Amino acid sequence: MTINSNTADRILDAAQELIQRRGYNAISFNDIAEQVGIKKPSIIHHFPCKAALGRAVIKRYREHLATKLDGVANADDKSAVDAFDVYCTPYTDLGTGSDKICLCGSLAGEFMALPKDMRNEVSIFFESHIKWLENILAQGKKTGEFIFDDPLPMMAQLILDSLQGALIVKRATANTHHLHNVIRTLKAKLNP
Amino acid sequence: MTINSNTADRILDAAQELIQRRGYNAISFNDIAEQVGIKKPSIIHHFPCKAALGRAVIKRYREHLATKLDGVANADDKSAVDAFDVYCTPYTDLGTGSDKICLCGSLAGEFMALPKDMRNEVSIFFESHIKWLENILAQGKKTGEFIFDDPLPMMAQLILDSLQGALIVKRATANTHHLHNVIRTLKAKLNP
DNA sequence: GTCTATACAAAGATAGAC
DNA sequence: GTCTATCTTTGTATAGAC
Repeated sequence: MTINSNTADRILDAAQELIQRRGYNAISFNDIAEQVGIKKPSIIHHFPCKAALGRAVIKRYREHLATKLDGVANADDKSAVDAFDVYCTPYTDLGTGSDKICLCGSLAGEFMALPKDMRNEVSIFFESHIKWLENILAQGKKTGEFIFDDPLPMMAQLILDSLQGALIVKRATANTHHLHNVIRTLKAKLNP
Repeated sequence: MTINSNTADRILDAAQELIQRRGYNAISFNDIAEQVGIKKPSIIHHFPCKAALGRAVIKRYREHLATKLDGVANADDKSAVDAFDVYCTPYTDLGTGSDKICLCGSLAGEFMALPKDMRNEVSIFFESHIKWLENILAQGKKTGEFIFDDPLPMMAQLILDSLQGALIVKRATANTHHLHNVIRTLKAKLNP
């Protein structure tokens, strides 16, 4: 994780980490300010209100991840299995020795208590992941790396749901190998 | 859903529904009181504090479901497939035309922002579900209803994670058939 | 068992000095 | 760009009348 010197970015960093750990509705400007080392009205100078900060956090998270995923999906020297491994990396990282979950998994858990424009950002996140997964699964099926009978959208959905669910359930059950296990099981389904 | 006349139960009903819809940290005594049709100090007469109410909600939810699941698991006239179908019913119900998710899925999403004794109740919920699923999978494998190579704990974990994840992701993506699709895909893994 | 009234802390947000 | 001070609302919780 890069440490940003710019204040706006440090606010985004702190807000993101706090949401992943505790959730949007459980954190306050004070929590964020404390972590950044500033006072809470300073946040308002960079982001007009809490919802705008929340929206910016999701947008940055989504776009950062999209760049990485699109890179590996379009790389000629990367196989579908490589791409799938890259996709799983953030889940493994979060699920191993961290009490954080996916930012959008956290926000989706309190979806109905979110401002409307934050909900939109979260929805875009999941929809783009589904599309990316369907594309990779199609690639892998064509190259023979993946062998399965289920329709692509079903398989993509199962992967996304189980990885998101794994992060959430894992934190409440304290199994160190939870994410590794789920990913191994998913891979067995992709190539029995 | 039974409508309770007893005030304490009506408070529990309202709290449960609000947590499933919006999350624990996004709701207040006022929200609950309004839904029940009383004033907020009346809640304190039945539950000493918010955490105690939260704990009671989880305990009731967990025990109610456990009774149902243990019943079908031990019934001689029910197959493993029957039991699995019963297990899936609440997920299908929540995922179809409702903006609610599993109570404990909601709470697990904000796990780190929960009082300690509420966390305990949530953990017990998931651990007992894993055990129940492992038992049913073992039964079904013995009768030949289920055919799969993965170790029982891995399969049980995948089922729990993907169902919980499906509820959460579904609400942010508005796919009416999301839960049906995931369950169908899981069943295909249990009997290819 | 439910209410009104109230205490007290913390929330999001604004005004204005530096 | 950051601060202190303040406003307003809302949160959990208590006291005490009915």
